[in-house]
Amino acid sequence: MSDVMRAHSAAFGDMDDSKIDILNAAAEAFMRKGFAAASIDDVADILGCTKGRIYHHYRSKADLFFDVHLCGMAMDIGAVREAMSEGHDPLEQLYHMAVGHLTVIISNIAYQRVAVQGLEMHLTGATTPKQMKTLKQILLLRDEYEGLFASKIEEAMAAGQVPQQNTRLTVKAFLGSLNWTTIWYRERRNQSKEDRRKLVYEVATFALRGLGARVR
Amino acid sequence: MSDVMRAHSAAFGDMDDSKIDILNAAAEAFMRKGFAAASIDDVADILGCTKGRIYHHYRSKADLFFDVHLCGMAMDIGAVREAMSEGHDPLEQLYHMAVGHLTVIISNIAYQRVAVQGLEMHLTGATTPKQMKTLKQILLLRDEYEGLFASKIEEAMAAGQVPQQNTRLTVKAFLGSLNWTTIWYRERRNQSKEDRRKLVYEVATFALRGLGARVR
DNA sequence: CAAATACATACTACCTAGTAGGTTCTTTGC
DNA sequence: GCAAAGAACCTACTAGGTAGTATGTATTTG
Repeated sequence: MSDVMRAHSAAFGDMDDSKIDILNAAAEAFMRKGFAAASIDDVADILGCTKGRIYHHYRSKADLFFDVHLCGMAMDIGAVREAMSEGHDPLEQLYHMAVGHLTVIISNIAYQRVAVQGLEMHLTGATTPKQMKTLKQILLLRDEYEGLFASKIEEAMAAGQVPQQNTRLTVKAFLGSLNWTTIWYRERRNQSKEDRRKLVYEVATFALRGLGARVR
Repeated sequence: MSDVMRAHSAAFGDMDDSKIDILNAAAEAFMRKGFAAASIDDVADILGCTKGRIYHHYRSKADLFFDVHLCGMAMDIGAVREAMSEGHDPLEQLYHMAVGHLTVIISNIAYQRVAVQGLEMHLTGATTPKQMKTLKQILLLRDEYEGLFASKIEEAMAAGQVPQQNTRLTVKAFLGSLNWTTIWYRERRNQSKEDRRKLVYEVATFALRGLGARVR
């Protein structure tokens, strides 16, 4: 279990280390090949074990995927909830929320890419009846997450910090500029802490400005 | 062949109608299930034919996917190149480019979602040596496309219409807010022309503002 | 020491990409 | 106007890969 993971251990609930290792390997495999193309054996290979271990902890590939997705979202919500109280006005708080989200993304790129994959899957409706419960849970978390940003944007509108606009559409564009990072971001060898800070700052600033806020 | 498709027929080059029908069905199937999960039989079912027809026109599933991807990108580039000359200054032109891109997205959601899928795939490097040539072609188109926006953003910076900033990062956030539409947008029954216009306007405005431009 | 936990091994059943060869329709050369 | 050639499919098949299961084994725990 890496330090990065430990830092977000709240997202893993009460799992033991063995299960967390499985989740990390699954996130890696799903990121590399996608849900459909990644096999359970791929996950096992990353761990240097066999299927047996995975099926001992998870009933199906979909269940494993859902768990990765859930943990990814839990990381986001944790970071954003924490950031919501930083700053003295809605706009400052939105900035910290965006920074929190981006930081989670570049620190846990595998989980975050899987979460985006899951987003795309729900819409296609490709699941068995039994997994519906977990699906609802995920959609609920997603709505909650989007709601955090939406309500804060409306606070900023009410405070006159940003112009009046359609919140439903704006929050999509706002999160889009942040989430698109999961698509293009790659971990690089020569990437300094300063580079990452710059990335987070630049993208978060873009998102804030997108709302019509006067930034710096 | 639908009217919408005919409107972007330039993207299809000199294909005959039968091949275009296959492409449309493939775009639909790949959108619904993703590249890995969608089978050639799925595509054939949509057309009401058998595999034979598809393999008569395409050597492999990957080739078919690449062609959908290429057409999707060709639609984008066509619309954006056209929009580049509308408007009297860089900022106005950027607005028209964003509107063009968004219009293509919501008019050809299947092709555009496939293009995004393809984007995610290259990064994982999941192809045979022979397909490398097509892959290079796609990456070239993608760079060209991003370059259109990047250079226009730099023009706006030089003209003092937007503040100085890191173009490489900003263009990602800019295109992210637009491209994210492919993830959440759904065609709805009760969706009026006005609704779509509103969507395009709102998201394009967000992107322009994200650059730091004073919009309206 | 019994029972449960945490795996590994060895299968099966199914699905799907790709192929081989046949059939029908259309074009072309004369 | 017609035969030959090729284009545009369809049918029937194979080979390979993968999700999931059944069963065995070692290690821990009560």
